[in-house]
Amino acid sequence: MREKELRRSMSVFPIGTVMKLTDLTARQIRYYEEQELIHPERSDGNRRMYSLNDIDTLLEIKDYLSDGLNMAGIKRVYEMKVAKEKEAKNKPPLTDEDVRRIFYDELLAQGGLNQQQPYQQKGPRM
DNA sequence: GTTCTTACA
DNA sequence: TGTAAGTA
Repeated sequence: MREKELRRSMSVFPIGTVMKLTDLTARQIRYYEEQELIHPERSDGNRRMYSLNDIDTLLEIKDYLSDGLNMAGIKRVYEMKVAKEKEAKNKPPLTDEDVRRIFYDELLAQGGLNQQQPYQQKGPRM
């Protein structure tokens, strides 16, 4: 069933489509590429072509943003996800999603990566 | 008409 | 981030 992964990685959407699907501006989408969070391919006339995976990542980024994480924090989330994926190949059977969630919560709890608005603890810790 | 790069607010 | 300018 690797066929699906292959298709998800095919870059076929122009930035206009991605904008509608993610509600992000072209500015933001290009900026996130600059931050190496997504890697759209270039096609005819130097136009960026995005894959389903890119759109997925973009939607995740939007979630993180709405929870108060800044670029630095988001980049760290992805860095740690990558680092943990390697480590997880030999250890606990945590899913990709679990790992991301764990570190995401850790980051917010630490509240050490918000240069602008500090993270607010959502509920009381009884 | 859409997207790209560059650059300034 | 938004937006304007000049292109491809």
